[in-house]
Amino acid sequence: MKELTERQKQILDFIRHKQDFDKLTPTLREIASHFRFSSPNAALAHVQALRVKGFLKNSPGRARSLQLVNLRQGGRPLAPQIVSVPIYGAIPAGRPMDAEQEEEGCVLIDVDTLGIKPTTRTFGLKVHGDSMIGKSIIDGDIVIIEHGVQPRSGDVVAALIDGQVTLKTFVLQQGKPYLRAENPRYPKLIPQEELQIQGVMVALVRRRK
Amino acid sequence: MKELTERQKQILDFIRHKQDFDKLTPTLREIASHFRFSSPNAALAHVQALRVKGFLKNSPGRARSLQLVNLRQGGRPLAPQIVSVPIYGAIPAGRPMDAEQEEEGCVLIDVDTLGIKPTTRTFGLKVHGDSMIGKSIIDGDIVIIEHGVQPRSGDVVAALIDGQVTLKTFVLQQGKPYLRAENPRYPKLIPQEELQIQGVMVALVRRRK
DNA sequence: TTCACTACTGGACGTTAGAACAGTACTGGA
DNA sequence: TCCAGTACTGTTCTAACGTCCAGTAGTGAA
Repeated sequence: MKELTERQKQILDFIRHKQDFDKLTPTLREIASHFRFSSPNAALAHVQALRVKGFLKNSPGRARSLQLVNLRQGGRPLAPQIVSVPIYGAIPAGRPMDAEQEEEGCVLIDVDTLGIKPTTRTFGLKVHGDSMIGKSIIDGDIVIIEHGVQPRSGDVVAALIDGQVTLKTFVLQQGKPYLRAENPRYPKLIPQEELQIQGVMVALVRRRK
Repeated sequence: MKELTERQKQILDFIRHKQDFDKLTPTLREIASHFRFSSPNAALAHVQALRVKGFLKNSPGRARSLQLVNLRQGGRPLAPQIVSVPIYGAIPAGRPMDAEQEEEGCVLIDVDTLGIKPTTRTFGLKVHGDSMIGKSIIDGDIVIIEHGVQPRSGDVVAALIDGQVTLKTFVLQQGKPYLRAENPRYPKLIPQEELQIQGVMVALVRRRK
């Protein structure tokens, strides 16, 4: 990690302060105005430098999309981090973050328990049926799914089959990926062809009935 | 404070989720695309409704300026309440809230998910062994136990047997209380005499190994 | 039947905002 | 003297974004 110049530190502090205080990432023009630059390009140059040096992230073209990159090495945030995870009863098709007609509420849980990075796309899936009884996952359980993670053999994954999301165990058999239901009443092995894996199970929450 | 419609709750949850995970307030178009609206105006209408009802704030004309308003009515937060639940690996003897040498950390979870009153004495118990496999509770699970609640037949309870806490199913047979293990390899029925019931299971949390 | 409310579609407008290009100026080192 | 790096000015282009207007449709109460 490269060192920052004095000016770049000031810019970074200003962004941090604005995010804490206003809960709103400043625009380049707001940065410029604060530092009495007369051109947004001056702010842009600094932001770009901070990006190159790894202190900032952003989504190109997006308004107010600057994000601080947490560089804490070994250090843990003092306050435990809570994230709200939306729960879906079913995901009809497409990417998991679309088509939220079935949204059923929200679980709030700490990042430590989930064991995920807070930037990850994560959602909860309400389990219907007993196809995963062999993994001790039962009807009504809420399975926390992390999207965009490469599953390892034996992981429980949410997979899209016939426009319906179901839970299956991901297995590698002689290097080939298969999906397995954990119930003798279901087909044992499904070749993972044309099947879209929505995510990997990272946690499970069960409420009393 | 007015009630929210189902749809408005979903929108609010989505904004909350996006802010937690992406640290970035979604734009109207992002909300619209998420819910498969074809017009940003649909999202705007909901956001305006949420504004009128006092759940959201924003700065007019500013990009990504939506802010959640934390509502408190008479001291009680309407926003979901988080409780931190201590986890014990074992409870050697006596009352469950004593002798905390075995504390193994903490789960933070919202009261809504637990379905309990926040005033209740609640603790987590790390499950050892497979005596409750029949109830889909496996080794390593964290069982959330509510103390001081009268168990109903069929409830999973934490009971003190020989100075060790184990999970059992509480059953009433002809009016008599018994404890049952949910694994054929364990004794089926234990008369509940001199056995101290520590609490009733209200929820379960499982982390990925 | 009318009316209010919710939940959208579709299009348009003007502002906000990121990004790029072309410069100027200072500094410090080779 | 040249050159790279930092720190800007000034302008412009285009996309992103909030907001508005005009509709449509369903529902449930008066």
